[in-house]
Amino acid sequence: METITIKDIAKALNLSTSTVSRALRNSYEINPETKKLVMEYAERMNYRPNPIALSLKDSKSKSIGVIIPEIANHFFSQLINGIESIAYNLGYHVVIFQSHDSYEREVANTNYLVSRRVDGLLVSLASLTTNLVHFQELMEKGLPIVFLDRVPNDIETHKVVADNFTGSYEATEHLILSGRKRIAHLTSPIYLSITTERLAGYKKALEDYGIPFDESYVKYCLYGGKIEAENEAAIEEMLSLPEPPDAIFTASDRLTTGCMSVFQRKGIRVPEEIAIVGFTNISVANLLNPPLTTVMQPAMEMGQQAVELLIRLIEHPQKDEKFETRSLKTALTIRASSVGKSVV
Amino acid sequence: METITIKDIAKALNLSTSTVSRALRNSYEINPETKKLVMEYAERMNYRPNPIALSLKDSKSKSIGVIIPEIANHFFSQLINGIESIAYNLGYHVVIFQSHDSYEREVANTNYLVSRRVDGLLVSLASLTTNLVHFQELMEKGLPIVFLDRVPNDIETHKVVADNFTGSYEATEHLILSGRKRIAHLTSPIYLSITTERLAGYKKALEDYGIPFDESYVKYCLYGGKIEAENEAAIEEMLSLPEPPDAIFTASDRLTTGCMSVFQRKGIRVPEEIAIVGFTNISVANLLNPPLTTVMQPAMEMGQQAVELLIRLIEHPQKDEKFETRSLKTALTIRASSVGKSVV
DNA sequence: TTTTTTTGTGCAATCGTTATCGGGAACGTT
DNA sequence: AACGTTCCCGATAACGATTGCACAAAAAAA
Repeated sequence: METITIKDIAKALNLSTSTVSRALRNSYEINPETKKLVMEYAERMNYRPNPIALSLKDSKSKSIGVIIPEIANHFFSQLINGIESIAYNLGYHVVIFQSHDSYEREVANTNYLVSRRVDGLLVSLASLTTNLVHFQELMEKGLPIVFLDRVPNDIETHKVVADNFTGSYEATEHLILSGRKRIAHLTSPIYLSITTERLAGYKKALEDYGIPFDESYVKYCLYGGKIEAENEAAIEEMLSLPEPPDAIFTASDRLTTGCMSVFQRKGIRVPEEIAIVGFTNISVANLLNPPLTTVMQPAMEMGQQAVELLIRLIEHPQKDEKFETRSLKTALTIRASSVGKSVV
Repeated sequence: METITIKDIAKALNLSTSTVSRALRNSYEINPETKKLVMEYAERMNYRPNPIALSLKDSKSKSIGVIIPEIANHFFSQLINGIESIAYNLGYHVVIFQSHDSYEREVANTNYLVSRRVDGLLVSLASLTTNLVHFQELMEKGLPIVFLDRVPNDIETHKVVADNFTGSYEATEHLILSGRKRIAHLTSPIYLSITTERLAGYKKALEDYGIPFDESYVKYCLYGGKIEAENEAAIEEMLSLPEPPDAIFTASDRLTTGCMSVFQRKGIRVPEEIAIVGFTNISVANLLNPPLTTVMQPAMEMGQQAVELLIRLIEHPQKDEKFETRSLKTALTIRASSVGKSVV
């Protein structure tokens, strides 16, 4: 893997490396003829500056790190597409890491990305992360970080989230207006911002329509690893309560599909016996059996806005004193899984 | 972003940088006491070697580049998970880039990854790539490359693929044995290896069961961009042939869901009017309406094997003269979308 | 003609790390 | 006493690119 360097050009043209460097950057102090000579030679030899050498010199890399729980998930892969589309146009590269919802891997990825001199970080927290010092230390050292979707409460920086409260409220309200009385909520671990926000929207809707909140209808589920079976067991347990729910509002892709699997396996008819609304970005929601009512998050746009904020932070470090939290509207799409009255 | 360097340690401990460097690498020529001193100080100050400096020095990065068409796709995201799981254990980092099925972006990503000194490349070709010189040049310069899934014919290196021929044969055979006579095949662009292999399996099955091959039942579809609508139009066109197919065998996630969308929109009953089998890794195949018969590729395992081959190539450059092409078994899972005789 | 300015180029330091070379001290061997 | 080993450690040169400074030659001003 020999690549051509500035030194090779200098030698070939009988110039010094500094002259070559300046010629390539089109500096005013270089003779136009020399410039032309250098540029043409560089072009011909397909010279590309070594970004590693530049990173070492400047402690900059023109790249941003993204840490997300997992990529095999519609929401997050759309998020990445949004991030990449903008970053690419602004000349930044995107380096993606998965935390797999593990705190340790989140920390390891963070350290690695920092040592690789990324210019900034885009983070959606792992569901098991409660300790945030690894991010706080970096921010104190001046590394720009923008959080998105799963954001921490006690770190002051830009954040981009979906309007989880309203999304959740609308989903719950829709179930109520469809005649459901016992609405369960299957959600993510309690530490996450998305969990509390969605729970609040759910509670508020119940309250507004005079339905008492029942803790036994709420289940916080873990992510990652071999938890799927456990979650499905929890679902089945809830279904065998003395007064089983007649509707279920799930907070993620995985939980939604897990639920539907349970329903299918146990022959529970949807929406006749139970309605379901998912807070999910599954792309094939309309092809499911039955077509699934969803609260969709504007994932692509969230990614775009977050990366814009981050790059602003990177390129104008001092200017930004005010941090903003952008909350983007979700979209409730009503399909067959939640319509029609419960038969119970 | 000031980080502690070997120089800082040297200054603090009144040693030279070389001594510190050697002490940290536990060299035999350093006094155990000095070693201890250095190591403890480094530990206390949370010293981490700068990987950029190392990359610059060694032209190595302990990282491998992955270029795939897109990540918002079950097959490819599973592939990545397989790659990461192995790479992580072997001390390599994984840098992911999407070609979005564009030749230009594939080339751009390749160049960037190379300039970033990745130690090797894992590639699944963009569907519009016909010119392979950007890979050939790199291989001549000694950069290890392993292809997977969408592999080139005329490059000699390790390759990992699914057994597309057999997978396709079994899918077609299954449709034939279920009583289908006019089996259409919706597939990827003709340049791709997966396309020709699957087509061959499809043809062989038809031949073995005495069904004449009809070119008008085969449609090569483009990927990427705003092609979806165009593909769906092609599907509708095929459905309005004088003798429309009574079964359809689709070659990818996108084409499969596109088909099912058309069926749903036009109220075509599956499997009564038409059967469908997808060559796809959609995770919710069993939740679709109707549950979808699929040929699943062992995506995770393909990723694992490919990265193993690549790292072997990286770490033992001379030893490998024989290149192998591993072909992994697919799994046909029969569900409702393809059972029951056609009513026609 | 002499002095000053401008123009074009090279030198050397820098970023963090390691490999190469070499050297001093302490010890053992003739 | 003279020499060779062994043990520790330091100075230096890379890796590729940029940049402040120096400096020569040429051009302009005196």
